[in-house]
Amino acid sequence: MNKTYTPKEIEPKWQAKWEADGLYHADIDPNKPKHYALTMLPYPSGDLHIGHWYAMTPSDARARYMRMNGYNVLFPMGFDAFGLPAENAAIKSGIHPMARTRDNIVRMRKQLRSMGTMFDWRREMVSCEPEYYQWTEWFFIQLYKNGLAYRKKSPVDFCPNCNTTLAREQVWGDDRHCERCGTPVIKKDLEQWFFKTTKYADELLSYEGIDWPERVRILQTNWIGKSEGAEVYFHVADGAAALMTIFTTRPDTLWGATFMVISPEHPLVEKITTPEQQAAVQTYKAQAARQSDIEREATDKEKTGVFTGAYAINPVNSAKIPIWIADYVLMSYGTGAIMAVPAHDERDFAFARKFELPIIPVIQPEGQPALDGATMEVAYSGSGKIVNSGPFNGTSVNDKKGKENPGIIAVARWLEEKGFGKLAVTYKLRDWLISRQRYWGSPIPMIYCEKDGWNPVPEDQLPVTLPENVAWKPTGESPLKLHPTWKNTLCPVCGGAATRETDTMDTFMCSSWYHLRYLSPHFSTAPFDQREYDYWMPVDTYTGGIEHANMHLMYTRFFHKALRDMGITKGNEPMTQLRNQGMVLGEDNEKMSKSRGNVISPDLLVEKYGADTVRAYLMFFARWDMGAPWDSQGIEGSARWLRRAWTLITDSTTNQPLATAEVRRDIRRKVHQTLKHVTRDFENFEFNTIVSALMSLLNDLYKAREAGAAGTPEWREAMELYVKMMAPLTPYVAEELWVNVLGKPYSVHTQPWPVVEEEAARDDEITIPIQVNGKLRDRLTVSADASEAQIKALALASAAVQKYLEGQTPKKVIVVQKKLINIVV
RNA sequence: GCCGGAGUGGCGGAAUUGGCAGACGCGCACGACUCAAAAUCGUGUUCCGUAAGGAAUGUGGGUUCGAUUCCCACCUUCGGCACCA
Repeated sequence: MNKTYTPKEIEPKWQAKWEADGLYHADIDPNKPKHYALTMLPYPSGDLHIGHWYAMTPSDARARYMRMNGYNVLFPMGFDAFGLPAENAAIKSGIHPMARTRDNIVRMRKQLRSMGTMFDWRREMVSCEPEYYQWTEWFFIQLYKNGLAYRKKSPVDFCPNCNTTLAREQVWGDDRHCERCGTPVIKKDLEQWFFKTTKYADELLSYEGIDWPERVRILQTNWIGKSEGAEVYFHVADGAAALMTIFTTRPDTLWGATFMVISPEHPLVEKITTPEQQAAVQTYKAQAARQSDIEREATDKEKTGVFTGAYAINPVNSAKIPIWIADYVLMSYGTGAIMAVPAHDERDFAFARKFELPIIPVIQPEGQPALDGATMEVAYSGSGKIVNSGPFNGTSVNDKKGKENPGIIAVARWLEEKGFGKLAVTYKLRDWLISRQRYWGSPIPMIYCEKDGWNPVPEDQLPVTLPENVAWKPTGESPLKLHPTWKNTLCPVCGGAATRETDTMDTFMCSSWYHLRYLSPHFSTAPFDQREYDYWMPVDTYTGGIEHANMHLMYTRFFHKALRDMGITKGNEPMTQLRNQGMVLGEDNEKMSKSRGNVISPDLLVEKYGADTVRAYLMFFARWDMGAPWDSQGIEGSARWLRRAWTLITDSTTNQPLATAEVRRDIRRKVHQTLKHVTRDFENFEFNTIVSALMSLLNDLYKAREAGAAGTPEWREAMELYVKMMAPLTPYVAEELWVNVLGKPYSVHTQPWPVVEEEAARDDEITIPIQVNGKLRDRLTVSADASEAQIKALALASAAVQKYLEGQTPKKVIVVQKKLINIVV
C-alpha cells in the first residue's frame, strides 16, 4: 500500500459519515461525567477568517481530548447574529438585515463544518431568530421585575447631518467626526435603559471557585475599580441653597482643600454659576462635551478649567473656597465633584499652579523640612503627620488606602459624628447601558402609557418581533419608531392606547445567556430545559479572546448572578475555567484587515492543504495564548509532518521484524514518554509542544524503522498510540489511518485516551552534565540507578575534569540527583 | 500618564521546582535521487575563532556553586484604559 495522503478525499468522506452517525451528539448521560466546552460564538460576518480557526480548532482539540478521557462532552456552536454591520449594509444597499444574516449563516455553517470540529449542530442557536430573542426579552422582563433595569438620561454620540446615533467605532479622528459624512459629532441626552451591574460590584470582585487567568481577573478588578474613602458635604456659599457632595479617598487632607472642582456636566453648574461667569462656563462646557475620552485622559495635556464665580464652605474649618469646573473631573465617577488638595494630589497641584490657586500642606513627612505651599515643586502623597488640621494635628498617616490608614479612618469617623460626611466606597464600574437606537437588535419588551407609565409586555405576548418592512433611511431615530404601526399597542394595565419602546438591546445582552440556550435551543416553555441545566451547567471550559475580559465576560457573570438571585440559575459563576487565545497577525506582523491586504483565507488553505494541516499548523506555530504572525512557508512544515506520518503508518506493515531487543525497548520508552508529555500539555492548553512532541516521536520512529522495528509488537503499539494522539489534533487523517490503515474499529474518536506505562517510559541510562565552576566540561552516561557516590567518583575521574582541576582538590562538589554535577575549584 | 503582558539564532518558538540554552519547525547551505525540476531522503546550520577556546536569552546591577527562570533599576514593544480624586 503506497497511496499518498489525499486530504481532499479523506476529509469530506469522514465529515459526512460523522454527521450521518451523529458521532458528536451530546445527550444527557447520567453514567458519565459531563464536560461543557464552550468557545465564544462568532458574529456572522459572512466569512470565517483564520482568527476563528485559531480560536476554535485548539478548543476543539481540547474538547476531543476530554471526550477520549471518558467525559460526555458538549461542544456547541451558534451565531451572535444581531449587530451593527448588518444594519449598516441595510442603510447602504437596502438589503434586509435578516436576509443578509441568514445568508451569511448558511455560508459560515459550511465553513465551520470543514474545520472538522465536534460541534453538535442540533444544539445551534441564532440570536436574531424570534425563537431565541423571545427569551432575551423574557430575561429583560425578569431583570426589570427584580428592580435591576431602570431608565435614566444618558448622552450618546450623534451625527447631526446623518441624523443618527453613532457607535464609538463610528466616530473617527481627534476632531470626533462621523465616519460616513465627516460632520463633527455632538452629544445628545436620551432616556435609556440600564441594568444595575453596580449592585454586583463587590461580588464580581471575588473569583472564588473559578480558574480564570490572573490577567483577566486583574483587568476585571481594575475595571470594577473599588476605592474606599469618604463622602463630604460642602454648602455652597451665598444665596444658592445648594449642597455639594464630594467623594475623596483622602479625607485626612480636608484642611488642605483650597478649591473645588466639579465636572462640566454636573447638574449644579447651572445653579451656582454667577452671571459674570456664565459665558465662560458655557463655552467651556461646550468644549468639554466635544472632547473625546482620549483627549480628556491625556495627562501630558495642560490642565484647563473655568471658575464658576461660586464658593463653597469647607465644613471642617469654614474656609470659603472657589468652585471651578474642569474636564478632568468626570460626572460618571464618584459624585462628579471633588475637593482639590493641591499639596497632596498631583493633578490638583498642576491645576493650582496653572491658575495660581493657594497650596496648603497638611501632611508633613517626618524628618524633613516643613513643606511650603509657595515653593513645593511636586505634590506630596506619602506618609507623615497631619498638620494645619485643627483637632487632627499630629495624627499619623501611612501610605495605605482606605480603612488601613489611621489618618483616614480617624478623620472619617469624626466627619460621621459631626454629620459632615461619611465613609463611602466608590466604583469605577458603571451600570450597563443596554439601549441602542437601532433596528437590528432584540426589542426591549416595554410599553409606555400616559396613565400607567412603563410596564413590561405580558409574558404570554412574547416575543415582541421585529417588523419586516421598515425604511432604512437614517432619521435619527430607531427605524422602529418610524414604522407606521409597530409601536402602537395597548397598555397592559389599563388597556388604553400605548406605545412600545422602540430602542433595541445591546448585543452583549444576547451573548450573556447563549450558553444556556445551547442546552435546549428549541425549548418553548422556558429559556432552557431544567434537566439539561442540571446536567450540563456550569460551563467547564470557556475559551475566547482576551479583548472580552471587561465587557462580555463581566456582563455574563453579572447576568448569571442576577438570575441566581431570582432562582433561575444555580451556583455563583457561569464558567468554571477560562482560557484565552492570542491573535494571529498578518505576515507583515500587523493586525489582519482587508484594508491592509494581509488577510489569510482559511478556505484557500483548506483547499491547498486540507483542514488537518491548517489545524496542526495553528496549534504548532505559536503559543496559543500569545499568537504570532502568520507564515505561509511555515505551514509547509505541518503539511510535511502529516505526509510523513501518513507514509510511515501506511508503509510500516510490510517490513520484516529484525529489530534488536534494545531498539524495541527504545520505541516503547519514547512512545510512552511522548504520551506523558502530550497528556500533560493537553491539560495545560499547550498545543504547540504537543505537535512538536509528535513530530519528534515521528523522527525517532523513522530511525527505528531503519533498524528493522516495523512489524514488531512494539511497533504496532506505537502506530496505535500515535494515531490516538493525533486524533484530537487532526481528526480526519487520524480516523482514516485508524480505520482503513490500522484496520481498527470505527471510530478513533470514541477510543479511550491511552494510559502512560511508567515502567516503559522510564530511562535506563541517564546523561549527566559535569560542570567545573559552572561551565560544562564533560558528560557522564550512567545507569539510572547509579548512586550519588558513584556518580561523584566518575565525575572526578573524568579526564576533562582533571584538566581543569590542575591537581587541586575541589572546594565543593554539588551533585543534583540525576540532573547535574558542579565541581567548584 | 496608569495597569497588564512580552523581549531567547535569519524567522516562529522550546527549556514544566534555580540545574546541559536553542527541542520541534520554517528558512538556508551542501549532498543523494532525477535528463531536469518538484516532491522525497541525508548532513549541517547561535555568534566569534583555523583550532584550543571564548561569548551569548533586551540593557545594567544583585542573590546563588549555578539565573532565560528569583530580586532591583532601566530600555523597547504589544494590549487595556474611564486624568479614578
